Amino acid sequence: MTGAPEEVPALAGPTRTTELPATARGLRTRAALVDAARVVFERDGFVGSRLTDITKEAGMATGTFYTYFPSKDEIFKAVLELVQDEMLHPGFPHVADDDPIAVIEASNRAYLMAYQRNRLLNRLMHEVQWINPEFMELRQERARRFAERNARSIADLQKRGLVDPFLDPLMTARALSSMVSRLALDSLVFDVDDVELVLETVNRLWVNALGLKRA
Amino acid sequence: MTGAPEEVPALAGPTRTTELPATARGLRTRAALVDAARVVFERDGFVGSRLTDITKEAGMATGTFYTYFPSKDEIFKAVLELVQDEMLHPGFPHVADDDPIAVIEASNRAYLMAYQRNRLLNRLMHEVQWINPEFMELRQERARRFAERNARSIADLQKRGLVDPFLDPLMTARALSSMVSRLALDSLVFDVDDVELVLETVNRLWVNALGLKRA
Amino acid sequence: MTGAPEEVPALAGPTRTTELPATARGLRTRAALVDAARVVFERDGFVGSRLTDITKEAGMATGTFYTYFPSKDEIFKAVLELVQDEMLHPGFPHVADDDPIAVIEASNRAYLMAYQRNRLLNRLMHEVQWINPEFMELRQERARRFAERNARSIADLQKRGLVDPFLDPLMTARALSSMVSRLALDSLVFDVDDVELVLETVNRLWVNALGLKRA
Amino acid sequence: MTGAPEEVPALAGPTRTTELPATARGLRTRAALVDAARVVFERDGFVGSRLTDITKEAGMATGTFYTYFPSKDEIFKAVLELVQDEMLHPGFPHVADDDPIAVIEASNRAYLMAYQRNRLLNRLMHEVQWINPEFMELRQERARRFAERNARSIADLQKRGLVDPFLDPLMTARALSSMVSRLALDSLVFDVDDVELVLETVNRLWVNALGLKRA
DNA sequence: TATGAATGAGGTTTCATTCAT
DNA sequence: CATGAATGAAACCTCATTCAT
Repeated sequence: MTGAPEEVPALAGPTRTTELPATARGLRTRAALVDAARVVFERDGFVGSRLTDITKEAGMATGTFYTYFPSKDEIFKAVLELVQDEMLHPGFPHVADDDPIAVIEASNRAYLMAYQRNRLLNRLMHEVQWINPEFMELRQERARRFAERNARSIADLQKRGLVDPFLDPLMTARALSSMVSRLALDSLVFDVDDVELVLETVNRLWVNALGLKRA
Repeated sequence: MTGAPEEVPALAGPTRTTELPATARGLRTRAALVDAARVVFERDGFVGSRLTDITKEAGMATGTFYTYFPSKDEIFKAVLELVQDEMLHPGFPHVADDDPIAVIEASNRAYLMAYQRNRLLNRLMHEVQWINPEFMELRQERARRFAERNARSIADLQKRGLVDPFLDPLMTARALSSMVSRLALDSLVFDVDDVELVLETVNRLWVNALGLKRA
Repeated sequence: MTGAPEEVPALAGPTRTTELPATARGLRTRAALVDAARVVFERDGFVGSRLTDITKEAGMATGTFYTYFPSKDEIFKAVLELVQDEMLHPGFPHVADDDPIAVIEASNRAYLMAYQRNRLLNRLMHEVQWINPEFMELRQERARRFAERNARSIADLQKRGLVDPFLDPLMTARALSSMVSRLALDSLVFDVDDVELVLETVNRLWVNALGLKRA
Repeated sequence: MTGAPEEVPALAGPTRTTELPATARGLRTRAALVDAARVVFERDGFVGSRLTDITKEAGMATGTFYTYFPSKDEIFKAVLELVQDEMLHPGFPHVADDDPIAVIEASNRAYLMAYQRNRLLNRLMHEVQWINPEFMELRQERARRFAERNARSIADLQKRGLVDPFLDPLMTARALSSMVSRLALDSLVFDVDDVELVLETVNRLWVNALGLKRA
């Protein structure tokens, strides 16, 4: 059972947004554009960014942008692809371990650390979902899959008598994920709170809320 | 102790952003504009709305807008003022009652019902905070005050031995509020889930998480 | 039976391209734009004209254009509406008169005179049909209706034994109209030939070609 | 005396617009570009075609274009050179034969057949003359020479008493050529009419119009 | 020669805001 | 106060042409 990184839409897979350029030079230019876009988006927000800001940041002509991306939306997707590895959890087990409490603690830690490292990007993703229904859908879809996985873990723990049997597994999974992701935004992006305090509190709330007993 | 309506920024207070018109006719025109703005904002989003859409919806000329509001931002604030009563909790005690569980249940119910009634507006407020730092600050300020009040209730209950003493009151208050408000957005605005299930789950999670014992 | 003015698309009718403005001032501005557009189109061609040229010619700001027309195509239609009266034939009988030769002469004269008066516009209409399939269709539709009317006149004269019975009426009508309109373009717009010579030749060719006998 | 192919500008002659490449490979590349350009121009029109469409169609890189042509206009001229043989009459006598009617019929047939074979190209040439004064001049120059040649034939026939002496030879030649070329465009390119009917009608109209008597 | 990425002038379009009536 | 036309800065986007490899 893991944290709640529903902010990182699952883009990659076969859905390549634009054909990648053939030459090494093109690859470099495209990468420079994506890097520049990330800087500009994180600095000015998605709406506040103009295409010319991006090309200027990348040190190239306006028209070059359109060699690689048809729109601001598309380069944003490329930025997401670029950073989603950073946001993914390092690889915690998806099902409950022998020590569910330890799993929760580890995965919340991983999530919050990644969140903090990519604070500007997370902020950006919260913004961007309102711009474009497609982005909204991306985020929700990812959150949905996430919640389902966690719901299975919860149901499993309930069967083993380790978790409060009166909780609806799916709704519980959604609620707890919501808690972590929203709190991360507030306390790590807008405010600058002590991560350890956030982590401690969240962990304890999860354990309490689920009624988790040591196995 | 109440739910988590940090989406309703505490706006006006005594500070009115725009002078109200002197005449009854002016008052009516202004009100019509605000009503129209709400319709248009909820329909097209803040960014997607043009001032001409608003005046058209209100059935008046473009220029009239500027008689009452200096900008789109300002009329948005007026829309918020208009609806914040609806979103406020009907009047629950701010301090713990004799039966804290009942208070939680009542206030969460009030919050979620109000949220559902004003789903479009809540959605709008989530959007708008990214547009303008002022809106962001408004929302945060309100959330902060809300959390502080709830934190006091939690601390009080801890002193009385009714709540897990290892929880940081303020961070806990923020986390639980985050949970409710985020879940409300997901399950009542984007998805259309059963409110009662949401409510039950949230209530049980709060009670468990706080380790609340019947008084 | 009349000449061959298929270059003036029959626009008007109920097909109003844009809503006319409500106020007198708006009406004046719109008219000024259409006048300016005609000047610019005739001077620079349709493709060679920029919207800013039109507003500059009209002495107004760029944005004003879009208050009245959504595109260059639409203002072109308005120009056509403006001038189509000038291009219409004064009102010749649609069926053969007692003296078909006189009818031909009169209607060819009217056509060529109108063509000469509006030479730049006719030139423009030849250009514009290649730009936009809609304009092409407009011209062809008008030519078609024109040919059908003339075909009926020819058939009628054939029945009365006044015209070569071996001619296909419709194809003949199209051929003769083509002759006049194309020659008008070449000799009155590109070259500057003597209208009277053109007229005499065309008249004699028509009469000969049809094998017209004095009634 | 021949039909009316004024749409095929008499381009090259000895004057080649661009130097031909030295190597056989270069010659092949150039030819591939011209072929591709014809395809693209006929499909998308001159204005609607982009140079990258042409190089893509030819399967080569953008930059290669400029090795062979300095501009879109120039490759268009090369396309014209490519096809003008097809459009030229197969070799009918330019002066009146013993049987002028047979000559007319043969040359009109040749013209219309060629027109039909190259319908898209003819359409294109009508479009292109409005783009560039040079193209316009090209077409007119060719039409002029054509008309002069035909005018000489007509004058000759008049001297021999075989043609209506009241017709101005040059204007008559222009008018009849106009008729055929315009009708060809309308009935063979835009509409799809029966060539034989077009041919019959045109032949009969020419013979009638000229007042041609069997020699 | 051939390549294809890079350029940037030139056009279109939008819309918050002003202003004359 | 109300009107609605007029404004023009600001963004977007295209594509012929150049240029480094």
